[in-house]
Amino acid sequence: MPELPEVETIRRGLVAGDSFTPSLLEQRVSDVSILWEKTVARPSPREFARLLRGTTIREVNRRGKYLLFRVDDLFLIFHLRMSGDLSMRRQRAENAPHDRLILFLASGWNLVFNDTRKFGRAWLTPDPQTVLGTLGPEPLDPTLTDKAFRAMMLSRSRQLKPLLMDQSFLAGLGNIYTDESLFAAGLHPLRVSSTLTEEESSKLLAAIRMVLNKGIREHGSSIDWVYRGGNFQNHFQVYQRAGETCPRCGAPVQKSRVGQRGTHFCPVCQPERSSQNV
DNA sequence: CACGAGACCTGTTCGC
DNA sequence: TGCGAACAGGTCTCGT
Repeated sequence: MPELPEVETIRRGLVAGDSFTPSLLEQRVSDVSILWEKTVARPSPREFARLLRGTTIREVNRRGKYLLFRVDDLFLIFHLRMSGDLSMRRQRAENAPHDRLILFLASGWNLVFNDTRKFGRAWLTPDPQTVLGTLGPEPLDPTLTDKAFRAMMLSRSRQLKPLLMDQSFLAGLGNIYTDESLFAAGLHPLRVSSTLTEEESSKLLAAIRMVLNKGIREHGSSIDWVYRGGNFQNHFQVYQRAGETCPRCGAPVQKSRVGQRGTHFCPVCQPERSSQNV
């Protein structure tokens, strides 16, 4: 579920709350319940709970696919991985299936981390750089210029699909938004980064931003049994559309395997060898 | 440095 | 119908 637009959607929801749910901001943590110990990456589960108790949540931020809560002098950081979700829930007697970590708030609400596949992780640290230090730039950061992005592409010789999914290269793209970005840019997933022309590189950055912004506007994607209320799945051009017609040229969308990930593209609009078209 | 395979997990869908 | 295989929004580690 969670790539940059989904994480950003969760962040905004926690900050704003709604008519039934309060904002997470300025909520005090009265207790902590850890239901799956491996969810807590650092420090030890016991220490994690002890340090968190009594703190107040001051800020809710995002970096790449990470959610970052400033809790007084510490940072509580989550990575949702494949199936994680964070939401506010009214205090109740029974846990839900797959609840892994619960922060009991003094207001009577809970911040619940629910994660079917148990891949998600939480950290508590005074220095967020110890967790986020290796991340590449934020794709939507306006200080990431065409020129800088071009230099990044030239500095590596890697296939575009795995390169864009590499969080140390660029932070926030996952399988869905990478496939959609490459389609929007008209670039084959196996094109090698260092072979891109200046024009192709600029087009790719613009495509990434367009796709991410659209994803955020649609509140992310909701697919499979994990429904979050997002709507971007209704705007997929190639992702999960193998065999269906390309919305641009009508050719059948292809699916292949690149770096062990399902990869969707239009063989006509995203030719393997670039022929000069517009 | 680049890349592929395996591990970590549970749940759903696909193929015989 | 049943049952195992394949697959799923991610990342880490190891080997070549």
